[in-house]
Amino acid sequence: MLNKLLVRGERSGRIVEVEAYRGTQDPASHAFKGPTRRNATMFGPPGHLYVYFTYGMHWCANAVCGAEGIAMAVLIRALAPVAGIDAMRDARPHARKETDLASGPAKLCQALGISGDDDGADLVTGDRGIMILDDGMEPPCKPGISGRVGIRAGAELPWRWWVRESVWVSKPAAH
DNA sequence: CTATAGATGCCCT
DNA sequence: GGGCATCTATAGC
Repeated sequence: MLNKLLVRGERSGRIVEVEAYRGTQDPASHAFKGPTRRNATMFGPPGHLYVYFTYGMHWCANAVCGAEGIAMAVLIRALAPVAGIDAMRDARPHARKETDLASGPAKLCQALGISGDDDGADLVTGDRGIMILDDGMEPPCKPGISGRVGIRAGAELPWRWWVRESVWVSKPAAH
């Protein structure tokens, strides 16, 4: 998914940072203990958007990528803004710098206007105006690799990847 | 630049 | 009732 485009209406950004969450096999996944109301989308078919609410105020977005019944998902953690940047600024009035627009999983949801209403959207057909597009840019040969951010169980697993040379990631200095 | 605190509400046990 | 797959402002240097 690195270097693919996340598109929401006129707004779009290039995915430069992701994390893997491996369902019932992963203690950090919302699906670790099996299906619940909140994680239902992750147990559905692949290619759909799983949006969850956290910390009392933030939305975060994942692409479901496991077969139906297998709750694998990829958290989208940062975007390099591509189009609709004025709309992103309007959606994030507190962002002072361009690099604050979408350099975090909740920031990018704010920037693109993604919320719980968008949970379950089909990212392949774009039925609800949100899709992931391949414009031909290759993923990086040697992405940055580290443990996942903001978790406790499973923190040592190297399941965060980012575009090394990108200034748009959530933690540019991390190695 | 780093470190820290506080906001805030929903899910699940 | 505990615990968040986070962000922002502020303080200090």
